[in-house]
Amino acid sequence: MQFLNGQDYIQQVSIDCVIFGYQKKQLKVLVPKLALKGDFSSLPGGFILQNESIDQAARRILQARTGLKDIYLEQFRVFGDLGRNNMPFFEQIVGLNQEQQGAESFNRKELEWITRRFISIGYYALVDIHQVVPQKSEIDQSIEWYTINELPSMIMDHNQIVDDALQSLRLSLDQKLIGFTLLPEIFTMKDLQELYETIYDKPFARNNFQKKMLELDVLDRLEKKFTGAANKAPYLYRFRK
Amino acid sequence: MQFLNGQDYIQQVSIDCVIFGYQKKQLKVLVPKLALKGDFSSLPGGFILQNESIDQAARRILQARTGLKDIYLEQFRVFGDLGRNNMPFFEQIVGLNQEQQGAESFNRKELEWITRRFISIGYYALVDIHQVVPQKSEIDQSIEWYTINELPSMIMDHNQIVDDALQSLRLSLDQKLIGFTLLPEIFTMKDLQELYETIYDKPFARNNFQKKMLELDVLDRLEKKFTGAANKAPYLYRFRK
DNA sequence: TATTATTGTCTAATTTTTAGACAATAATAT
DNA sequence: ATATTATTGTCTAAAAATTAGACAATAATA
Repeated sequence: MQFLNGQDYIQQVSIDCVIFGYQKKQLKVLVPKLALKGDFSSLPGGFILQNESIDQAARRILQARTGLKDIYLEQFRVFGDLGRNNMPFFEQIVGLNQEQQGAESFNRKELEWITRRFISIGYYALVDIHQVVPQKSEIDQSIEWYTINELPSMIMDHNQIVDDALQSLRLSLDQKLIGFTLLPEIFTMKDLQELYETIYDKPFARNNFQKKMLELDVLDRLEKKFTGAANKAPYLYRFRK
Repeated sequence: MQFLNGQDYIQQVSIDCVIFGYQKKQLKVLVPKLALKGDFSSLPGGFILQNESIDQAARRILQARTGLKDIYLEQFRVFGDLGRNNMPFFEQIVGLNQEQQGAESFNRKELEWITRRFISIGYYALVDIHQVVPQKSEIDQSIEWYTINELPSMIMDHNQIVDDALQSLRLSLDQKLIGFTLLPEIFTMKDLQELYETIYDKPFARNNFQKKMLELDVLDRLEKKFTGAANKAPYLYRFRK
């Protein structure tokens, strides 16, 4: 972990990203598991270089994990309580990984750096899950999409951060036209409705939902989608950029 | 400025507070002017001690400037662009205050500290302006309430921060019951309506505004207010805590 | 050609918002 | 005392928006 040295990064400030995806009527979050004994999961995150803005830092972190360059991104909250540090986490690691590579791979200075109190800027990202090729970082054992109701227990307050992100997402969804960023470019009205129902965790009336979406005047109606099912074929739509 | 030394504070993170008050149908912001040649104004701000949460830091800063302990407080955004530093500001100061006390009162180390890039957490506060006794800090020449449309030009992006704060305030106002915190404890329906009209900068229909507020079921109706005016006396109301 | 599941859209019912009206009232003027 | 004035409290109708119900259109299969 030699990348943590010195003053390249702003001290004691981190970025944590809640990466939302959507698949099979489920809202998902991309979560890596650390390559250490003991099943530690942690939101994708990182630090801010001295010569990049916080938004740039978030994009860099997101690109590293998703491979995507243009991502819908929203800063939603800063987490700055006392006791936001990795000390308990590293103590556990040291205990569990006595003769492993994990704890030893940190030198003393790095350990001091990473176990100090951190203020974390929370971002959420909305991605088309099909475009993402999840990428482990060098400290990850794996990285996976988890359904939002089946998230693993994560370090520090990361589970709380996801809850906050979802709340912010719901608040913004009907003010800004951001829902589409979770879908493939082309979708049916039913796809869109199911997405909304998933995010808000409640049903919408089909007729009125459709009317409302069309009244927004941001959807282009394309050709029909013939699936081979024994029923009327729905139109495909695309968000007008 | 010996309080800036060492590691007592989190490095490169600041807090900037937009303190909103309301008086005579005008929304006001409390802004200090720095005790330096050249009319420099700057939002009330400060830094975060290692052993306090960011909210505690904001409360400490607010209490120092307003004298008030319990203040409605909302964290609304982080400002983290590149180039957010006090360098240009200090260069001006040094130029203007050659043989003054200003620039000389910083030692080399402090100057280095304060002129680095900063990430700033924006808070806005809502106060009953009549309860506030504005207090200068040791670096202020004066501190004053400014009508929001007549704010002085402030250093860095502080004018932008106020704009963002107002936008956030408007968004929250009809979701949360926070408007009352800008009024004295007891007020008439007209007072309340004028407050809303000031914040949103648009008129509301009197009859419907009153109905809506009463339907919220958070106001206690008290006795009438007899002003001596030749007309029907309005009821006084109090927000039910 | 009938059947089935689903979609697109129309309309009525209901609720909410907006606008208008007017009586009540506390002082002042006559 | 009584009329006048400015403002407040509240009612109701009109308009708009939301919700719910209905049904025809359609693409496959039986």
